[in-house]
Amino acid sequence: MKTNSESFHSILNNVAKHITLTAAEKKFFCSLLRVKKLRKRQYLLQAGDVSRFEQFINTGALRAYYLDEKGHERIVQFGLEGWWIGDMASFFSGLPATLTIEAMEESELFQIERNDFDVLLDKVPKFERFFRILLSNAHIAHQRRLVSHLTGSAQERYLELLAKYPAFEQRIPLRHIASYLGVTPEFLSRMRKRLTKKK
Amino acid sequence: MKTNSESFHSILNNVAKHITLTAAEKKFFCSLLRVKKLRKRQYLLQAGDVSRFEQFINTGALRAYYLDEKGHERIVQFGLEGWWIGDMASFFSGLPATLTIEAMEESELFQIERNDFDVLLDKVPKFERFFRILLSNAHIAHQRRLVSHLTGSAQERYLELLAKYPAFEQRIPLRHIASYLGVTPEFLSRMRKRLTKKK
DNA sequence: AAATTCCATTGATGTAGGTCAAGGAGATCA
DNA sequence: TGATCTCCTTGACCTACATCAATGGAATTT
Repeated sequence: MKTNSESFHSILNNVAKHITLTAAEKKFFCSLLRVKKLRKRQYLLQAGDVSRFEQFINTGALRAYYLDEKGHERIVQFGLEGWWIGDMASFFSGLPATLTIEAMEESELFQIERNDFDVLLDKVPKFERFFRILLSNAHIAHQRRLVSHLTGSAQERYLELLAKYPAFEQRIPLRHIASYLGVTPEFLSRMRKRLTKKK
Repeated sequence: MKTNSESFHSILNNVAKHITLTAAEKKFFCSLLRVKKLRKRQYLLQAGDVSRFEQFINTGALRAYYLDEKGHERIVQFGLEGWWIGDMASFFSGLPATLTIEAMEESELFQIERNDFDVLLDKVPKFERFFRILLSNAHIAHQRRLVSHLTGSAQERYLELLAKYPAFEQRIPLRHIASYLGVTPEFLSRMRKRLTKKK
């Protein structure tokens, strides 16, 4: 665990988006965090294990996916610097996780453990609000994504994704983007070709 | 507002699934509820309005949907007796709702108003836990549904839906089920034909 | 009871996206 | 240095699902 306060800059900024903390509260919050480093391809969480942590991504890139019956990965979320990632269901319920989370690049995370989380909410109730907003945002994001699957074509979804996160195109391998969009790598490859031709 | 305690039986049962209340707390909780009756086709909430209530369905059936750019309805949730329904995002944030919610049958709901909701959480903190579980369950349900769109065929999704909620087949009109599944009514009609033939 | 509207069904045809198989370019390793 | 592996691309063919148009029955209005 680091004590260098500078390193928590990013997570404090993130929290400050929704609630305002005193200096003492910031210090307390940071004291509950632990730093976790992951190598490329390393698991943060495997389906079946209980997720004891929620985490904030300081640097790096991760992906969270389900495995379907045929063993295919279905990516439900990417995570980059400044995002929270975890299996909230498992974290809150204590039941085994259904998601697997894996680093796509070398990454550095800040983790908060389940017990410390309860302590935090107890001592600084503002965090109730913070995490409810986080959960509610995640909920809305899923709802929107579901609708874009009900409504639009794969190409529309791909363009939406690129518009929202232009960095993805360079940074995230094709097959992972395909899995996120719900198409085969072959089809995404063709789509890209079609799109570059049109220019 | 009703005071007949018998009528709140269903919602108290629902709450009891996750937290245990004293008699006094039950009474207090019920005192914050108001009864809302809806005719068939009546709106509970229209996109653009702020959702001031969350609601529990005592009797009846509702549907919650987005309108896409072309004006098509995309159903994201059904609600039957014993379920909660609302636009949580709008309820918590105070921003305009993105969902429209409409009664498919004559329905009776119990509503809790946003201010009363805060009072409730303040006086009976157990409800923090209750609503976090609710939100987290909704989140998981959406995640699963998203995955079933990424993974499976419309027929698989239809069969899953029927397996989970056999009542839907008789009770909910074909075009609404089609919208929920993300297919055209024509295609769902053909699917049903195919499925009945197979028997 | 007729008129009107809404809705499920069916047919004909078109298209987005899947599957399978092969080849090639970059990494990683011996 | 070549050998193996992983990943992207491309081609040929197939299928799930959409679109459009027509029909008839059920429900709602007059």
